[in-house]
Amino acid sequence: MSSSTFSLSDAGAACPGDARPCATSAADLPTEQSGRCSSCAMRNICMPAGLDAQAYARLDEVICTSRRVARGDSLFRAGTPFHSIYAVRVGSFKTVVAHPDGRQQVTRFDLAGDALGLDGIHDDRHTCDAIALEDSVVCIIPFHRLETLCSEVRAMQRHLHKMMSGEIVRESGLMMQLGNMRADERVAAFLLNISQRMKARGYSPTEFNLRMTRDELGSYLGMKLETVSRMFSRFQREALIDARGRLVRILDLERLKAV
Amino acid sequence: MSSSTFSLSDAGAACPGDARPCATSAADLPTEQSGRCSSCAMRNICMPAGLDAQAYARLDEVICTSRRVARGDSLFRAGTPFHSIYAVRVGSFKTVVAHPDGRQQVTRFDLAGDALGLDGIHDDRHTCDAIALEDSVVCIIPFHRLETLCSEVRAMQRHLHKMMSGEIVRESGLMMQLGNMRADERVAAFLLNISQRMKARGYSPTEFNLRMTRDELGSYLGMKLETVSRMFSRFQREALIDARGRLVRILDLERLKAV
DNA sequence: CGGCGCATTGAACTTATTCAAACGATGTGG
DNA sequence: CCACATCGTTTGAATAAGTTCAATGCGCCG
Repeated sequence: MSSSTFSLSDAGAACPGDARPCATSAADLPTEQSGRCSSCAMRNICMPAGLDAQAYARLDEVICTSRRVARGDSLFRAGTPFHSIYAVRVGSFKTVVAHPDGRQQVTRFDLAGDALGLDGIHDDRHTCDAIALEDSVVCIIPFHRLETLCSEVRAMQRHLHKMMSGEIVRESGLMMQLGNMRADERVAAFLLNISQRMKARGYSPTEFNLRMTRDELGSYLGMKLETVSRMFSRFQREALIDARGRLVRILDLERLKAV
Repeated sequence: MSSSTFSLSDAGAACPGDARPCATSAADLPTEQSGRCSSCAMRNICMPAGLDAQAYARLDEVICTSRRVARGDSLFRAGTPFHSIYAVRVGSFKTVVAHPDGRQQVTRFDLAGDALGLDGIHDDRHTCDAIALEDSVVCIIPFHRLETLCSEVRAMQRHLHKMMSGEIVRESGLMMQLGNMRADERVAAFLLNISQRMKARGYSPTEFNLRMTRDELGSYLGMKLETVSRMFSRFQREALIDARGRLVRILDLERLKAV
């Protein structure tokens, strides 16, 4: 259930070399110059430890643009051609897969530092929608250029593979939740997962603001929004959490782990 | 829900060059020389189209051993060090992830031509058990050597990435099933998936022998074995299938698709 | 033949869903 | 500034879906 990811740069930093080679697809516009991965606040979340200066320089050449996505807008949609993967720099996203009959399921919630779009590699088109849960900024990583970089820098190749494998592991953990756990266990596991990810990002692991609705959360956890709400209410009654709407404070981490 | 995979060779073909560099982990013993990917019956399942002769030659250097796994034995276990990925040449496997509390869930069923072990890349140890459902043979693909090959042959790099991405897509499809579908829909989707995979392998898409128990199938589909059994009985009653134990004949593909 | 593992079926029970109503926050227009 | 509409959330009661428990059946191997 770890959340390995990619790249990116400090949101404020300006891009020093405007003449750097920087092709990106029209669909990714509007774009802007991004800062450097080497100085990015999310570096420790996205990148492997021990990348040397030269590797960072190469990486900065590949990831040269970023894009703003307003709350509710999509970063990409299922069926559209795949060109790039994305790293969340600011904000958060949900990804949604749709069934032909109209049903749909949230399969991910991504925070700053997480990578999106790996599903698109398989047959050169995205298989899901990525929707911003709040006004967000992503780094754009043209995939064919990343592949070139990976064939030249072994540490980057390693990292990409670990990232994709990590996604496979993450999803099989989710399948375990959906297939085996009761509603209360799933909600508890979700809260613990968010807690851990917030902690990894330097935020409080016991107090955070969920960006998704109960409906979106229910979709992710394979239950109805009413059930999610009841579980929150129950945890509140049992003094495991203090939830006021989307603001959650974890009161008893240990008992929450004990399901 | 496609099932992309890797490599391998005809089970019968002998390895011509015994002096070829062929390091493999002790855990992978007992091994034997494998044949060539270039002449493998599963080639079209595992490999990208249009790989040239030189690429196949390189691949044959990487995949030089195979291993027999008796029914019920494990190919690898959760927690053991990761060195290689595997391609099923003969037989079939289930993979099982275990929860600390003892519960476990089947997350995959692999047929000949499918690749196993990609989960282990993430942190250099396997995260699940792979158990043979019948006496089987796998090709062993030392991962660090595959990575080297991928950095040199662009088509192989492409293929590895597509394979991993395909696994991510496959799993999100599963999540959709587990999160959104009713028991009857899941069983129907499973039968259709097997049907399609049998067809891709040149077998009858309407008549096949399931290698797993109702319990294993229930675990995979997030329901109890009794529920699986009831769904089979119901489909039988409605003349969608003709099932005698594990032998399944699909009578009405269209109505089965209609859930 | 007897025993074992797996599968099927029924009936009672548990869990989550559905439907419905009401509440609270937020934002808009009068 | 208040009234009102909207959107998301909470809660209750009835219903449906799947589970649990238990009994029986079937096929295979020793």
